[in-house]
Amino acid sequence: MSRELAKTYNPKDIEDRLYQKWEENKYFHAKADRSRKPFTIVMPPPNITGQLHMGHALDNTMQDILIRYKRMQGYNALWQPGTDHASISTEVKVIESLREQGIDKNDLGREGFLEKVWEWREEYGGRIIRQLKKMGSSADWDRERFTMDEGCSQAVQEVFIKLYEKGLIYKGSRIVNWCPVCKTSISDAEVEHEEQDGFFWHINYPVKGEEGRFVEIATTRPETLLGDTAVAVNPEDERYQDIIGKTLILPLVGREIPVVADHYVDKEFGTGCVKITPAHDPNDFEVGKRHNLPEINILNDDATINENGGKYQGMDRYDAREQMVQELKEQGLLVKVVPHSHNVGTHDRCSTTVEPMVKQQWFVKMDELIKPAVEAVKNGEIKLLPERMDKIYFNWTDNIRDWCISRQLWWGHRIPAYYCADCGEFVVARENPGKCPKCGCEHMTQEEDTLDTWFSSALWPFSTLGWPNKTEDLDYFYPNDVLVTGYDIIFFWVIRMIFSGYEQMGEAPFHTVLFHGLVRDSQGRKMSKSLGNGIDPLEVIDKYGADALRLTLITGNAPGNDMRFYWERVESARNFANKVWNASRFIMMNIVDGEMAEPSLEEIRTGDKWILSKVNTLAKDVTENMDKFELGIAVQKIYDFIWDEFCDWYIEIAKARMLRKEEDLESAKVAMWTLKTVLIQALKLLHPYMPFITEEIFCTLQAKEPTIMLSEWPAYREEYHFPAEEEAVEHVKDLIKGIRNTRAEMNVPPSRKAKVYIVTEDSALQNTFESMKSAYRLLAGVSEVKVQEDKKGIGEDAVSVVIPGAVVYLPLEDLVDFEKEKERLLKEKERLLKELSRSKGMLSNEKFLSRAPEAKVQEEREKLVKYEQMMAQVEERLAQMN
RNA sequence: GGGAUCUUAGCUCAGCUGGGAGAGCAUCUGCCUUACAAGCAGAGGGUCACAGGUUCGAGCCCUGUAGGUCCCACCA
Repeated sequence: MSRELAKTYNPKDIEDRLYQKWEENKYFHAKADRSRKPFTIVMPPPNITGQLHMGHALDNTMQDILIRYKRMQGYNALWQPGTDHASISTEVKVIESLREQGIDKNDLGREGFLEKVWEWREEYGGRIIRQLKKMGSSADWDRERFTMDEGCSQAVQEVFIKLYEKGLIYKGSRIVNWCPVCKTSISDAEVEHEEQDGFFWHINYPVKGEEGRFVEIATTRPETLLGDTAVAVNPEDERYQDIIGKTLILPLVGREIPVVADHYVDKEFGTGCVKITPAHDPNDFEVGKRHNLPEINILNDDATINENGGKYQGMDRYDAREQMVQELKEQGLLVKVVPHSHNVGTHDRCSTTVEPMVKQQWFVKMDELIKPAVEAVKNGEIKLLPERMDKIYFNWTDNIRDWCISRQLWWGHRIPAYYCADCGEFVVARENPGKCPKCGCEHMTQEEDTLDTWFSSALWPFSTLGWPNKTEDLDYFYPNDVLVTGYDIIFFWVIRMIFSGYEQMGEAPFHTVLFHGLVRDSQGRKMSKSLGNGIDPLEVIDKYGADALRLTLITGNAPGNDMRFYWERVESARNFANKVWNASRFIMMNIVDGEMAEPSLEEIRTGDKWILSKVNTLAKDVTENMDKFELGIAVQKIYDFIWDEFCDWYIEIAKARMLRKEEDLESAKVAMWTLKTVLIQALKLLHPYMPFITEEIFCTLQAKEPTIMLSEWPAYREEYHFPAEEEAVEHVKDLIKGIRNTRAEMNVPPSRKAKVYIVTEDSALQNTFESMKSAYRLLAGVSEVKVQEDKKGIGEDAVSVVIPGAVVYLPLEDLVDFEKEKERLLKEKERLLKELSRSKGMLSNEKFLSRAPEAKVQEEREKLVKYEQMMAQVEERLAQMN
């Protein structure tokens, strides 16, 4: 009836083929449908410069698991994919590649350069998408979007104009972070602070008209002296009361600057006197505003000294520093140089030290916009997982500053503002107004600057669904449900999506954000190109398969924590896949009767009921865990069930019955039905995690359904809950383990089958042990079993194994080593003694009896009875031996 | 300076709302038992960083200490 599974599990033989099948059948495609409930995840758009790395692999595995799970549960599941233009990264990459060809960006001009970038995107933009498909990602590729496609660009323009008209976007001369290498402003979020060893240069500024009197300042950036327009002291600092309001002569420059009093100055730090450089320091900028100080910009865009730097003009900032310090020293104005480590801001893309500079830039006013975003997380409308992310979130929102959104780059959304070349007037409009509204001339040109790349990604949850147009998709799929991303872009992206969602759509973009950590190398270091320690997910897939990679990434890690990558772990994940594969092969080899009807409850045996009950509970637990986004815990349970319970126990029990087909055909048939039924349940539960192997097996195993990915998620069924049978099989397992242990300790060769007597007065247990007799031979190397209520016919020299509720005797005659046997029993006695004292201790504690829950107390009482029974058996046996 | 997080078996890590310490890998022993040696059966190995506290009961909750990692922050 069905095809056969290949003899060995080889992911390469199945993965690409199955993915192609899924795509051809449009299984990933979601269409708005009012009769069904939607479930939406928007994919964090990978950069078009990107190459799949472990972070993407983890991120997309998690999303795919959730999407596949919800899809199987019957949701209309949309996973919206796309790519990001990544303005600065892409621009830098293209500039580099052009440079290799000997071409300079500026020679091409704006249009020419952009043409090259679009060519780049054509070539590389789809690469990462192809790689994501290798992971098994079931995103709706028919809906693939790009942050600079027509729709997204329209959304960007619309949002910009709306915010501008509301007064939430403004243009202003403000201090911004400037990257001298990329030659653009960057936002606060893009600045990384790193501790660097530097110096504190103490410099004397002469007081005007008072020969020999100086004010000593300390600075870490002496070259900014060129832009000083004041020195500040704390108004309450007794030391400097008399110089407030006096004039100083700026060394090397000769400019006269005032001494001002400002509370910003910390009396305790440095000399208590601070040089004020409003154009190149954010604090000084504020001080300057308060005291009406001039702003003197001393730097060119590449951080060389500009014309305001006098004779230092043209020098690099660090060369100028060196020379100025030397000259100050020569003039006797350098008091001392003290080593001092301080934080330096660097650009996260290129690691260049940023220079704060006063520039005309565009900003988004944040104080009002952020409010609903703060409220949403506070009141639980949006849940961040793990919860500790709340603090990181609020830490940022509480200290939020206006967002600098303009970039001096070409690749990106050009700001929709138009300037009059004649009078300087500007307007923000959807298109060039042609005429200047002020002077009436026709010399209007568009703003050269483009927008921060995150401006467009902030709109991603709704721009991808058609906004600003009122589309059916938007109406149906928005808000999204879950966002999955790394905690490293909480500020860049998550917060901005949230406030954008509220501002533009009036509601949250999603209700849950699931954060994951970083994938690190085996030594815990970040994977990076410069270290060369990155592991290519494609190489992992090539060697072990996508399923193994997915399982590796999702297990052995608490939510939101970083994880280390080990090849050994991939190998063990692959081994699990192999286990599933072989178990399935075994089952298929035995099923020859075609489709089997479901047996009646009376026909189903104890062992069958046990595993059916187990898989039933598993379905319930896994569903609960997945609903709580505990993906790692869920798959661990599936793994344990399949390997330990199903393969190591049930299949062996069933195997025994199938080997006795001639004697008991009915039993064999029910076992086969159970094997198939349980396997299918397990495969379904596993499918979101390991989509390829489960699909291949499912489709080979049955012909009714064309794919597992649209099959029904297993639900808990009350009629398949069998607590009595579960307990019975636990007894059988205890029995078998007891025999195995004893045999191993007695060095009984596996080839030697033993006869076994099971002695118990409990008639229910007798029935259990009787009914599962067939399993013992295979599972414990037993040749013959006798279940009886007393020790009749058992020789004194038989080895005994005490298990809960029964004693098992193995007459091993010649093999018995009495010393060893005694030793074993004494060890067992010791163990029981410990258990008894613990149990008795608890039960004699009145407080435990009165305060612990009744069920707990009862449980403990039962344990005590059990242990006492076992103890009596062990002691009886020991007495016999003496 | 503020905050987060980690410290559990030789290694890497789980341990969900407090109720008898787990997994994978590694080590040791015995098995090619006709699904699987990418496997099977067994074994050894942990005062859960340290010190207090709360509780009938703490790996889990609280306080403090030590060490590691990370984030945020305008002390010139």
